[in-house]
Amino acid sequence: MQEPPEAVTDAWVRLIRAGREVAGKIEADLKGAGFPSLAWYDVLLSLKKAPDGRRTPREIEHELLFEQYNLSRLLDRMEAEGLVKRIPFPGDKRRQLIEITGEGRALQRHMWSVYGPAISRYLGCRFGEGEARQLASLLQKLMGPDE
Amino acid sequence: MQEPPEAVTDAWVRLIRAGREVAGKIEADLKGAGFPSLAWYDVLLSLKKAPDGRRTPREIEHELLFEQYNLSRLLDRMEAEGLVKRIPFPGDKRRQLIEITGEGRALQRHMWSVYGPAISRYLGCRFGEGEARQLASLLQKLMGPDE
DNA sequence: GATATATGAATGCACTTGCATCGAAATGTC
DNA sequence: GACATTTCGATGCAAGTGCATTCATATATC
Repeated sequence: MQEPPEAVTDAWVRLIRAGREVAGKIEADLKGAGFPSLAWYDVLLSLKKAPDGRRTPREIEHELLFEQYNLSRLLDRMEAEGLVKRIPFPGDKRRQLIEITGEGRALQRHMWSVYGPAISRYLGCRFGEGEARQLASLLQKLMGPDE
Repeated sequence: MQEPPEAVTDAWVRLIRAGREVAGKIEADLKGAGFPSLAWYDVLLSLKKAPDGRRTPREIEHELLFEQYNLSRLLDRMEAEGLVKRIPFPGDKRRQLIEITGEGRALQRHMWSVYGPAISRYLGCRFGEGEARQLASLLQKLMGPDE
């Protein structure tokens, strides 16, 4: 493995910077509206999309690329707010299921009313659907296991 | 501001996920080689590129999108390791200049010997220069002030 | 030129994250 | 079926981050 071409390094630097910049703006909008961070939203949405609103912590970790211990503690906080519930996993006492509550679903909806428009403002306004699809498909190539 | 088109939301989600995934792999390579995180590298490179290897904290903050207090403390740590030096800013006693040391330059070079190949492995292998340029130019549209 | 305002950097405190490890339960091996 | 190994989730502790505020100096206003 050798020197990457300049164009590749450049794309990488911009990927990180653009992500940080846009995420910063969106997080600021959410916080400004009195909402928790994107991480909370991501967990709520992940659960909401699941059958019965339930998922195992592992599934959430892998989908959202969280560390096990971070998710464990994030779920502590969310459970304390009544947004999710930990329930036993049938047939395996080590595991558990996380279930979204009514409050959790409501918070997800309310957050989307700020988050959706923020996406429009910071991304939607800046390129058309064709460009969006193109970007998504280029980014897709970066994901998944190596080789 | 209304509902963003699905293609836009999709691009946004992938932007964050791909960035996190690739950054995670690269950080793991650096750590595995006994090096500090990308944030340290970014500061070192930023200084190295500057005339005389000097930059004000503000300049670094804006370039790298760091919070003022985070950079202040990161510089504490880097200074403690002998990688940078804080020197007085001529004509303004509030301000300061951060100067990279010989050790700092050496560390940047050594880190690049791991970082560069990691970029090749996780990005370079996955698309050609044309695609890289295309990605960079799409991402460019997301950066900078709104409107 | 005295007073108010603004700017650059640091810091106390609470919260979050990373790391290593733990304990409990499941699985694999003999 | 006893014992080692693996998997799941939690946690103590150290390190990093966010927030609000601080201190010091510079600039603007009158």
